[in-house]
Amino acid sequence: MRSGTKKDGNEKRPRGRPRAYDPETALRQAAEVFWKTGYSGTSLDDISAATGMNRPSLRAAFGDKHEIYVKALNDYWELKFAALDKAFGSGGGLFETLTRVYDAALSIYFSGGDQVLGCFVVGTAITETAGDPEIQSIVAEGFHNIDADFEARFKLARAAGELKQGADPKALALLASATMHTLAIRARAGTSRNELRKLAHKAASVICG
Amino acid sequence: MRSGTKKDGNEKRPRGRPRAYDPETALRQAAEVFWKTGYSGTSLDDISAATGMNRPSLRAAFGDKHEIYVKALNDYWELKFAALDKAFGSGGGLFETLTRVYDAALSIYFSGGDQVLGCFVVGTAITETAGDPEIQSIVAEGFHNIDADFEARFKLARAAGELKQGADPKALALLASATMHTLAIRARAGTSRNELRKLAHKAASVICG
DNA sequence: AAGTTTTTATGCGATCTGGTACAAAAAAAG
DNA sequence: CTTTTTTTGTACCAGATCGCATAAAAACTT
Repeated sequence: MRSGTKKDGNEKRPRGRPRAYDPETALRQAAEVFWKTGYSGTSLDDISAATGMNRPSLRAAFGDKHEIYVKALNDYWELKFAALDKAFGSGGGLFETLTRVYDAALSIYFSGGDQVLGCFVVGTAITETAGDPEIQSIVAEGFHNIDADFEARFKLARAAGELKQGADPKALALLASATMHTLAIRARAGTSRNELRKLAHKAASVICG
Repeated sequence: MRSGTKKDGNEKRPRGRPRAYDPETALRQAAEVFWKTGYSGTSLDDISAATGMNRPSLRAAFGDKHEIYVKALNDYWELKFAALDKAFGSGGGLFETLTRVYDAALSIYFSGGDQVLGCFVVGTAITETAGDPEIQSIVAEGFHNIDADFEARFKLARAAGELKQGADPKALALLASATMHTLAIRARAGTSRNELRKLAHKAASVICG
């Protein structure tokens, strides 16, 4: 962790020809293409065009197509977890927290410049999970993390009296995750951001009782 | 409707060489391959191998790759709607109906022989919706239908006193659809059928209040 | 200035992919 | 039996796709 996140400036230059690109931005650009056209629908030439790197440089930097995709997928989870952690950790009541979480998710789902791309995982990785155990386990682990985040928050809410004592935090967490999944799916299927915000609002209302 | 669903036997034979395949089963076999490897991940050779038809015959029967996929997609919606209609229309209380609906969905999601493929729409079409308006509208319309089915059932339940008068049928319908979406996603991501049944049970419990 | 190291850039080869042209096959019709 | 009609099966084409081999470029080292 924390090896090249910020440019140090006073770092000793490596020996050979300097890179003509920034690995982080290049990977982000590659992820953008995958996000739009999916894993199988994206060629190395597409990635090459999006990053400005030629194929041999791509390979040297990130490995083959599958490795690039896995790196992009992990990056996406990191981005999403960071956004959710912030949304979960900003205080406020249960309903407020839920709507903040869903707004954070929608911000990502609608972050594509012109097009709406939804969730990278739901929109592209789910297709690959059948037939790709590595991607499947990365996806499953991410879902598990989010389920756990929701469950912890509902336990807290029950302890704080925001939910009735009989409430089942695990059941509510599954519904909360389900709501996020339906947002992800519907965003890519063309539902507007405003409608999805209303949808999230209604769902949160029911979940909070 | 009802033109060639069942073999009539006493039908006049067409003029030329008879087909060596049954169009319906061939399309179902093609859909199976798409279901497993997605639209872009499936080649015409894959479909050719799965159906036993060669590419020219495929084209003559169903059109190009995109047309084949759209036909498979529409077929899937028909299959799913039929299953859901049956589950919705078999009487019983609200909770019973919901669990029957989710069981029907799971039966489809786990219908792949060896592998679990989840929902054809969520598992393959969602990826294509970005960049393919035709697929996007087919998907969106299907979701809308299911939302409406759920809403109608919740309205009925509220009128019958199964829900408190203040319940919002539309909000509940969105959560019910969200539950189906999360089942579809998680099935493909590797969650077992038993766990998903329990998940659906918990979700239905919360939704029914 | 010459050598070393690392990256970039071009290009080649093998395979895959989608589509189609064309001949052979299988049936009914005359 | 010949003709007509429709489907099948083989083969081919053009372009995409991926990986790699190899040369050129750009930096540091001595």
